[in-house]
Amino acid sequence: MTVLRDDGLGQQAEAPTPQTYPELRLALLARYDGLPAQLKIVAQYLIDKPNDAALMTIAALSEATGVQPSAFIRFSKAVGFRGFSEIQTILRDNLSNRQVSYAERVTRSSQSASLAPLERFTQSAIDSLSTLVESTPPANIKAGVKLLRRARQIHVVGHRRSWPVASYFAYMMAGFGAATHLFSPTGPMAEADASIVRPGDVMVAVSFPRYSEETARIVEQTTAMNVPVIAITNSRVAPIARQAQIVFEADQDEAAGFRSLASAIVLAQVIAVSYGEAIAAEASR
Amino acid sequence: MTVLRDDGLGQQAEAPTPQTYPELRLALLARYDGLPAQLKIVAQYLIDKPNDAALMTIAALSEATGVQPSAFIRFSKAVGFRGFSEIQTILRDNLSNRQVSYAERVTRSSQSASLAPLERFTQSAIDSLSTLVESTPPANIKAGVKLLRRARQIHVVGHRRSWPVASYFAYMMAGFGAATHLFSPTGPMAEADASIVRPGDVMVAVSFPRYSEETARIVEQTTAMNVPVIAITNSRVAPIARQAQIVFEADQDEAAGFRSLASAIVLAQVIAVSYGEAIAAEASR
DNA sequence: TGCAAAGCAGAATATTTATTTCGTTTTGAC
DNA sequence: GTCAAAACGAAATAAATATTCTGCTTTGCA
Repeated sequence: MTVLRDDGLGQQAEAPTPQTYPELRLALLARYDGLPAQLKIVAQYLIDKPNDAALMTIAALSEATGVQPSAFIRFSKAVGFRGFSEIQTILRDNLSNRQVSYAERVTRSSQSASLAPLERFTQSAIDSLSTLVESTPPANIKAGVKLLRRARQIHVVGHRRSWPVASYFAYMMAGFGAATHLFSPTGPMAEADASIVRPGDVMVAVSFPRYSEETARIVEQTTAMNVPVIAITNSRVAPIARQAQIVFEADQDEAAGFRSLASAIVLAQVIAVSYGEAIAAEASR
Repeated sequence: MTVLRDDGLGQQAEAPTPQTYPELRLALLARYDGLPAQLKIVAQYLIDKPNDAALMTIAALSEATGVQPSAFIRFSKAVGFRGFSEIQTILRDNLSNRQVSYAERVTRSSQSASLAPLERFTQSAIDSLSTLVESTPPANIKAGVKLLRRARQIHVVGHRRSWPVASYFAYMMAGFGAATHLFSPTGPMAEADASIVRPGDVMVAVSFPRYSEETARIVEQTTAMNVPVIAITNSRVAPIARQAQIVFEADQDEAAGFRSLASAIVLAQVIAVSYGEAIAAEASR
């Protein structure tokens, strides 16, 4: 019952305590910068995942955020409420009349002729991710990791649309401490780099339609040196797949002429992380 | 601990206790006719207004239906649960679009570190793609496209993990004929490039944790020049989001410490293609 | 109509969950 | 560096909510 001077005064100058979720969100964004560290974390969680927070207990939120329960109460009072329950009431009200679910949205808009790009590409990406799991045998990943671990140096190449995948893979591998070399994305320069490839290395080639000729040429050059190739592509019969020791398929079903890179990105991540785990497992032994 | 004979036997013959809302709904419909009066009312309420029931306390439900609290417990046991809380858990999971409850999820993922990376990351990516659709209002995309079309030149920046997204976006935009400039991914060089930004341009900034300071600095410099910023990030309170005119959220729930870029890639694609379609629509007019 | 079994309402209890308190640590100003 | 104010974490307490228990009422069957 003792009045918290600071909060009281601070609140006096502030806008009135929010009553709806949009108001709350704005209030949190406005006050975010002035909040102490722990309360910032709370605010961020409420802003980023209001629907999750609406359904969780303070204890669960505490575990999810690593912030103590008492901090949630401190936060609530700092923002002008009597306790966290009042905030949660607002979150729940918002949740009960929130926008339609993803599934509804897709089915609904698929009826109307012009399916929005967002729904189209998301659905397409989800489909191709499902396919990815089915079409990728664990043995393939194991074999790839084995090859990568033996490599003196790991070269990564990919052009145009494949470049994001290649650069992401190289970034992750480098993060795991692998000796990684990423070929430049600009075509004409690429071939010069091929001279740094040596026996004992491994080449990871990423290539999706329309297949880059540069990539194909680099793969040809390196296979001629008996450097094994790991291909990340969309088909067993893709140009680079023919010469590759290991082929990973990330088939994208095409949505309105544009294929999604989602499954290729996830595949690259899976391979890299599997490599990382293998390294870690060895180190701890 | 005394066994309730009737319920026990009845349940024995029944299908296993439902775990998801669709299962629960079917089970309730199947058993509805055989239920006593008060329990029928409970069942009807759960079938008609599952989302309301998910958020209410038993006391509130009691008032709303005119059924005593104890009847809700009897009901729950009659249908095979240990208490009403278990039913509410299912309702809440359904409301938040998740297959499993938050608690289960945490415990499960800590148990099954053995689940293969492929499944882990694919599932995580699919989850975040679903979230993407829900959290991205069409108006946001429209506003972004409008801004992009007005731009004299479109600058794209992104470092580290965000680089693949940035480069992919720039690649697609260039493909649509937009005047695109992609900032170099190497940090130190980046600031020099900022001098080519002019009023009338638009900055597209991609930034995910750990947030790059370079990106934040470039965004600060350009906002100081009144150049509007479109942010692709994981949170409204991310560093670059604060100064951005338009914020696109592509939050990835973390799988084993590694976040997937899948939703960010798809988001970048959606924005670019929406831009491309707008351009095409204008040209054909 | 009488009787046993099931259903029910209301109060008592157990459990969970939110909030407060308080000693310690950190931060920021001088 | 020193001090005061603020922030924090952990445990104690208070409040809420779910569940159980009891005796009463209804139902269904002979």
